[in-house]
Amino acid sequence: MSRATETKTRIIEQAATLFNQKGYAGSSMSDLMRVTGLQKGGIYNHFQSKDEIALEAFDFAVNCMQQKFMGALKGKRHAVERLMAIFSVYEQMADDPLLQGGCPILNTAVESDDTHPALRQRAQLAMDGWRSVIQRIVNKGIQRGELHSTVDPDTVATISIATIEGAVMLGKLYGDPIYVERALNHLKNYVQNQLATPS
Amino acid sequence: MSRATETKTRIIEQAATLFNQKGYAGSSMSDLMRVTGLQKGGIYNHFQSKDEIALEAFDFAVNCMQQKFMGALKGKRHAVERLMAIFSVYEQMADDPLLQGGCPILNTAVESDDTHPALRQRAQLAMDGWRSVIQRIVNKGIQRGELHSTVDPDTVATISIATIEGAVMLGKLYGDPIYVERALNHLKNYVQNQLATPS
DNA sequence: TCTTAGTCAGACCGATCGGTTTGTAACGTA
DNA sequence: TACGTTACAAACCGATCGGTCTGACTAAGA
Repeated sequence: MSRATETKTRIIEQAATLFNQKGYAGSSMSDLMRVTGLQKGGIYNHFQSKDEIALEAFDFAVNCMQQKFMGALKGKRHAVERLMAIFSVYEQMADDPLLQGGCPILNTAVESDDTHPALRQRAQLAMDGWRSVIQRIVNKGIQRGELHSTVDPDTVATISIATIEGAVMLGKLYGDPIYVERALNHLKNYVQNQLATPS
Repeated sequence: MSRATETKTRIIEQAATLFNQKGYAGSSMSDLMRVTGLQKGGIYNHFQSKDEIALEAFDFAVNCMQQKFMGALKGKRHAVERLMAIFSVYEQMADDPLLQGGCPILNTAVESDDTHPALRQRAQLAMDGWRSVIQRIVNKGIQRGELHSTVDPDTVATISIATIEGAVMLGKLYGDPIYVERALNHLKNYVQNQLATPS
């Protein structure tokens, strides 16, 4: 990796953390100068605008999360097992957050929906990807007879994501992991009792 | 109501809508001047700082929601009926939002958790109130034998709020009421099948 | 080793930020 | 109708905003 690419990557990583904590509007270029240790020229040499940094930082954050989930899914085949693996990633993240400031998709969705179309679209795309991961797991589970054929993949994705994201919000608001814990227990129950076929 | 109080109330109402859409950091005093039609002097005559406006605007927004819920609960006695009444308020709000920009508690919680302690505390208090409404309903339901005695009020509140708030976020992100609809169906099912005693 | 392209610091820009001050017009009261 | 109060407009403040530009230094290729 060339020196330029190295610096650019470093900026993106640190910007991701900054924006994820203070939001896009709440973070200034001065803040970014502080966390990167660079001056204006050093930053604008690699990016055209604050906007561009925000978009790339968001993509980076989402990519981080995706890799975490892909890692957790590796080797797991059974749909129930795969859904549980996803839930357990959130359990881990309560203790050891891989990105300060909570879920970047949640944060960005809430901030951008009325203010920043470009960022909102990225959030939509990220959420699409996230939903389709769950939908594919459910679809395959139905094909294999692991889940009831009456289950709607879209609904499962909605319920799972909504419950988790809502709980993440509560957890951050109170600074207490109990909310995510309760939500995950509820979801595990939901999967076992309402979705899974008796094995 | 004196002229001063009238003006102040008007500012708070319009600030509530503004902040709820663009966030605290994303809204400037110029924005507030625009939506109120007042100049700086006209606004700062009634408030000491932007902060003070934000706090009062948030309280106003929360109060609006509370009244809506209290109205929906009036006359309903059975715990299941009362929980359903709460859910149906969200159904209505998908069509006719009483406050532009979605749920103020969600928005404020997500924005303030890493940036604005005073606002965060207000969000916590609002959420406390919101949770205890549900907890009281569940507690009373258990006493009356309407809900299983094994049900944990705290958990029910967490699950309900997390699921709804997460779905509200999805709904706003996509501009589609289907997500809230699915979440509410799931919650209704949860209440009927897992919490309620056979009547 | 010399050259050169590329990296970054730092001064600078106009616009806008949150907030203050002052003048004035409209108000309620008598 | 006269007077004291106050609600508001508008000019103004220093600080900071996002962004530009120039020049010096640096690292890599010939």
